[in-house]
Amino acid sequence: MEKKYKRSKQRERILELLGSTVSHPTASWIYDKLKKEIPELSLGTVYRNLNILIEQGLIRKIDFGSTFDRYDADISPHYHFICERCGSIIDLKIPIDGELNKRVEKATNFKTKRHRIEFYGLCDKCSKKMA
Amino acid sequence: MEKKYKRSKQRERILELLGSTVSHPTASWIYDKLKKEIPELSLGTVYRNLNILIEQGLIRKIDFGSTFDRYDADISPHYHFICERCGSIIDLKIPIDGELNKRVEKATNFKTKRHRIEFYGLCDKCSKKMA
DNA sequence: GTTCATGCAAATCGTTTGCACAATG
DNA sequence: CATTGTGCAAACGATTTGCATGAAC
Repeated sequence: MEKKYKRSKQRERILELLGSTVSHPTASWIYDKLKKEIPELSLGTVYRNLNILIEQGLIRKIDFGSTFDRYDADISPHYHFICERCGSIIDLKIPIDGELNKRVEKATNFKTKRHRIEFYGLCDKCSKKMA
Repeated sequence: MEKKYKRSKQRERILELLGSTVSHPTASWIYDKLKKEIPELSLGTVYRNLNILIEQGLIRKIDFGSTFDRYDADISPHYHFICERCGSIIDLKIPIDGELNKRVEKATNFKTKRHRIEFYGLCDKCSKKMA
C-alpha cells in the first residue's frame, strides 16, 4: 500500500524554496515566486505538491486543525484541549502560565503580549473506547 | 464612529445558545439548532451575528488567526511567535516544555500527547516602528 | 422615518479535483 | 508502457455580501 513518488522539478523547487525561507509562506506566495522561473506553473500543482511533501513528512502545515471556525462564549483566557479522535474542544481549568511570555521576551526581545496553547490527545470518553 | 446595534431575536438566541453549551460550535451547528425554533433563519444571519458578537466582545472565535494555510519546512517541534502588526510567523528557539502535558494529564485524566503554543505581540521591526 | 437586521441567492476566497496530455522510471 | 505529475478550468465548502424587505428605536 506504499505510495510511489516520482521526482518533479516543481516539487523539488517548492521544497527548496520552503527550506530557504524563515517565513512561513502561503501556497500563493510560493506560486508567485516560482511562477517567475517556471512560467507554466499552476496553483493546483503547488497545492498538490505541498500535500505530497506533507505525506512524505518533509514539511508541515501550520493550521488549527479544523476547517470550520469555532466559537466560544467564554471570553476569559483559558487553554484548550482538542481530542484527536472525536474532535471535541474542551476548555481547560489549569491556570494561565504568565512566565511563558517573559521567557519569550528574554529570548527574543519581542514585545510578547499573550499566548495560546492547545493540547492534543484523547479525551476521557475516547481513551475509554480505545481500551 | 461608534457602531449602533439594535436588538434582534436571532442574535439573542445565538448568544444564549453559545453560552449554554460547553462545546465550541461551528456556525452551521448553531444554524441547525436554531432553525427548529426559528424556521425562517438563514445561515448568513448566523454568520453576521457571530461577527457582531465578536465586535461586541461577547464571544470569540477559536482560529489560528490566518485565513491561509501556511507551510513550514522545519518539522522539528517548536513554538511560534506571530506579530500582530505585520502578521509574520517566527520560529522560536525556546525549549519545548514537557511539564505542561503532565500538568494537563493531572488536571483532567485526558491522555495528553502534545501541545502547541503561539505567542502574540510585536516583532523586532514592528516594535521599533511603533516607537 | 432613519437606521439596523433579515432572508435569500449570488459572489468570494482558499483549496481540491477531473481530465487529457506530458514526464518519469 | 505503466504510473505519476502537470496545467487548466471547473467544482467545492466555508464564509461574506448585495439587495429588497422587515423590525427596532
